[in-house]
Amino acid sequence: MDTIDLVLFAKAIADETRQEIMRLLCCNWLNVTELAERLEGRVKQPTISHHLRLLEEAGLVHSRRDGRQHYYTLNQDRMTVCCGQLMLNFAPNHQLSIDQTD
Amino acid sequence: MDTIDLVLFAKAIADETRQEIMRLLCCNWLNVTELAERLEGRVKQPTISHHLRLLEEAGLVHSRRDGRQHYYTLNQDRMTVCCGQLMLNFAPNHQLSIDQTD
DNA sequence: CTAAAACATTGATGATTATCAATATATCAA
DNA sequence: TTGATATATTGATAATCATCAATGTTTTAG
Repeated sequence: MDTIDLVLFAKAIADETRQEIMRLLCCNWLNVTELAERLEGRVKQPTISHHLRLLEEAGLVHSRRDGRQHYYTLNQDRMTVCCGQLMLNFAPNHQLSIDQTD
Repeated sequence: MDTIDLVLFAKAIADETRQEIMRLLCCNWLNVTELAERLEGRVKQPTISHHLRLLEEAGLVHSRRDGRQHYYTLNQDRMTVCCGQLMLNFAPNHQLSIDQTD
């Protein structure tokens, strides 16, 4: 049971652009160029790389290299664990359970 | 179904001091002076008021006035709803359920 | 009404952070 | 090897934010 830094987690998701990136990476593997396309030029490549690094440091993305492109996807397990920990800390009067049916 | 601003939520909890305040207010009603005592002078009163305001704007605390003291407590329902929304957005492959047994 | 207590608000300051242009690095194609 | 492509890193800048001293506001006690 490695203990989770909930401040690090919260800071990682506390940005509009990062949440947009997280939505794009949810259930999808995308590389940086593809992310830039979906963000329609509103966010430049270095900024995207920067956000990906923060997300990675918080353990919120998996990454994989294929040739010269780096693919990223959201780490849903990590999200689940962090949300669960948030609940344990700040909503202990609620019983939270995660049904793993697949 | 009022839609939830998950960036606002994340920003509200993305600070060490605020999470400490949230822990103190979890299952407890405390006023500002009592909070200052438990924080052992590491955080001054105006700073505490500032954090309480941010938490209030995110709907994360209930407040009540008793004479000249203002009491606050963590809004666990709001925490639960926000965590649930986080899961729906960013961990849709997990089934999350909240058992209300009381 | 006055003084004190509890809290909020204001204004200033330093720290953190988001963003991008420029540049570096790594990989592939020819 | 050379040029091109994909991404990371660096350095600078502007914006956001945490903090506190000073002050304002509200309420209670006398």
